[in-house]
Amino acid sequence: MPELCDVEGQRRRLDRFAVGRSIEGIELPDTEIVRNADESSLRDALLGASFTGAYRHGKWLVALAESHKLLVHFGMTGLLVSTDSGESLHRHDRAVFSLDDGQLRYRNQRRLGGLWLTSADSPIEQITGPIGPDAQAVSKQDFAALVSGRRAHVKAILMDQSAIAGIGNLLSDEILWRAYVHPKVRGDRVADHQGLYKQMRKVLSESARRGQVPQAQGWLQQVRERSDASCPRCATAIERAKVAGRTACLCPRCQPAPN
DNA sequence: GAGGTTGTTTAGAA
DNA sequence: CTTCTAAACAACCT
Repeated sequence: MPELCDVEGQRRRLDRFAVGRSIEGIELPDTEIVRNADESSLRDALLGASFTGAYRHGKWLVALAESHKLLVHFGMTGLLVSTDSGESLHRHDRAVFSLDDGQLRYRNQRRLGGLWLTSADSPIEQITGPIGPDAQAVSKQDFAALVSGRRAHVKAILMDQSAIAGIGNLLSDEILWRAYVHPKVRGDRVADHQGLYKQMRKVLSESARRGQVPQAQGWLQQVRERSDASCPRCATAIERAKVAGRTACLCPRCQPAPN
């Protein structure tokens, strides 16, 4: 669930099903899922209040509720689900907010991520730690300066949440593949940051619109899972490489390795 | 059983 | 200071 595009889909769900509704009940089938408060202080803070808005910063979703806000991180397997009030609990439902109409549930199989309660006026960095500007809000100039000013692998830079927020393993692979840049190219050796920036914008806006990395024609994601994957553009066999601690997926012909 | 997974954090090394 | 690595977290899957 968890890159910029997925979180954007979750934001829209929260906006559609919870914003404008009052919180009438809170149940925590997994009390540990709220990382910085217990069940009773969560109730004290939120019961009777209404969700007034929601925004996304990188992979973080921020739900505003009058004097407080709830920071939501999805880890690898989190999502929000809207249900009718009577619906039975799913095995991985970790938090249930009963609204004046229906319920909003935070579901998360692996329990990476979680919920954080904070006051409306405190900066989210207090919870998130150092976080760069949202990837969809980075200017071309800032992007060029950021990439060219570092010697780390370009994929590592794209995934560095303290530099640019929102891009993870799949999106970075997709962006680099489209820009014809090998993930192990050093930031300061990226020849065409304009092109890289342009592909980043394109991948982010298209995937955010879909609420996920599209499993569609012309996307690397379409072939990613297959062990016999071949490049959707040139049919060369897809390679896998360890970069920044993750498995990168790339086309050795479109994305020639640096020296 | 082994090794893999769209996430972050920490410690330690180079 | 920057960068990289491994491990931990947790619950699955192949």
